[in-house]
Amino acid sequence: MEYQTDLIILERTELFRGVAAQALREIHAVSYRKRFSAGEVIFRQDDAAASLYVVSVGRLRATQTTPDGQQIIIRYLGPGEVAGYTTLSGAATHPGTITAIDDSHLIGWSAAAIKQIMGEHAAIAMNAIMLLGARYREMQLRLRELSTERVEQRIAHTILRLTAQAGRRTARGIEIAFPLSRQDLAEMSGTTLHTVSRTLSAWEEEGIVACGRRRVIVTRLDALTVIASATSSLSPNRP
Amino acid sequence: MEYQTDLIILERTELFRGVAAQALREIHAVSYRKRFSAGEVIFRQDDAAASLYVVSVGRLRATQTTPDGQQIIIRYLGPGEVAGYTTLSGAATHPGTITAIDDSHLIGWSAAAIKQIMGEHAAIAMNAIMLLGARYREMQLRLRELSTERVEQRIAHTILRLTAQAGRRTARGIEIAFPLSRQDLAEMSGTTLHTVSRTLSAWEEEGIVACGRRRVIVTRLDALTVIASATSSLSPNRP
DNA sequence: TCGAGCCTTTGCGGTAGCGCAAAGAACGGC
DNA sequence: GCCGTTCTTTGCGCTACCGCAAAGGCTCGA
Repeated sequence: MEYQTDLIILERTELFRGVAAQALREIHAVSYRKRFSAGEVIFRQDDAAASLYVVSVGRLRATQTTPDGQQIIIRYLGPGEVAGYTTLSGAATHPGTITAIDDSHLIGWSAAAIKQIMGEHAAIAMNAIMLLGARYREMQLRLRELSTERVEQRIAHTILRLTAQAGRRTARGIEIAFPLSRQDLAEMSGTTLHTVSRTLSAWEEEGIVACGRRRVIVTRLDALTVIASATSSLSPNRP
Repeated sequence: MEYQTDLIILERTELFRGVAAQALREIHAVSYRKRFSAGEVIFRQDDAAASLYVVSVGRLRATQTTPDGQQIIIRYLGPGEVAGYTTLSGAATHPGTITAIDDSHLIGWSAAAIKQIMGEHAAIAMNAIMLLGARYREMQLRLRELSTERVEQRIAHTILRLTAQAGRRTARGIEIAFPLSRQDLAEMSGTTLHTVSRTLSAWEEEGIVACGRRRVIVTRLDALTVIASATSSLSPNRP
């Protein structure tokens, strides 16, 4: 049962796209399975990079912490996504911490196994390049947002990205499919939980979102898009 | 002459590290050479990704521009560095603009050529993974800085990074080896040229830097390091 | 069912850093 | 050597956003 599920996940994972079924079974054969409960840590920042996982079930959060304890969220990882790219790219230690935020099942390989697999299958190395390229580009975008946009736009962009990545259609709108506190949103948008709370309250007033405790539902995606890409309305000297 | 120089550059480039001399000559054989004057554009944002360059001589700047014209600097590229990684990673268009800021000589390949080269040399694909991994990690770091640090620290970090990447020892200290305006520093640190100017003036007062028109020299690296990593002195309730 | 923890909301200053403006200063071309 | 252009400096007000504080609400476990 799990065997079947895992194979389907691997088939669809960006990293193994285009790999023949037989090869995929071999790759699966050298993997191991590991379960983590919500809250458990998969990798800790600065730990040696010794393994790589693909999420089968559940959800993970990648964070980075400053020496003085401030934290930012790098990304969330859902089924099919790769945790521990560092192990691919040869860095000695993990740049951040990865935590399970739901009970999660991961499919893992040792660094040596992954290295061998990539040596044998050029397509996988190519997929890794595409994967890292995409993440790099996403980071460029976020950096640009953080540099040039005001808080409200940044929060809007963050929520839009999350709905695209983990949105679930419901009767009331698109719901982000995992628990997401105001603090979490703040750590993704480069602001504080207070500001996020105020902003969401305002949006709820306007009927753009509906939200509860660690729960966000977007009811008017169009309105949020407008906010996200609003040419900063504060410059009065604009045509 | 140029042939020799180029081969030496290719040998040392992160992308071709560990490739046999003979193979490198073949790779060089299918490359072309292109010169750009200071100010010329190599790739324009959203253009199709059709080629990849390694810098032989000169310096490039990678920027990204928002729809409303605001710009940020993603990175500077010196000799041996790779411009146009998008062509490696299969995205259709360039995420940003690359401009020559000095007269520059580039060694280039078409997308097809690079694809073939990577297919034939697994080591190069592996190098590409490491290269993208490193850039991804650098972006994570910058994102964290931008999210958690105040302007002064961010400017300090930016300058430290630039001295590491393109610092030149001089009698007065470490000089950043290319013209760098206040505006440029602002676009790398997520602030305005005014704030950069004020900050540099203050540092000059304290003898930490010496700077002129589009020129920055760090005279007291240690002091700058302290500023960069100062635990935000504004929280009064810290042990 | 109750209580202890989280999470969230909201009010109220305070301030870091922005935006504007205007005056230098350093090039570089002619 | 002169002049236009580009870059830099500095003053001054303003405001978006933070930081603190305190008061609700949800949950979940006992």
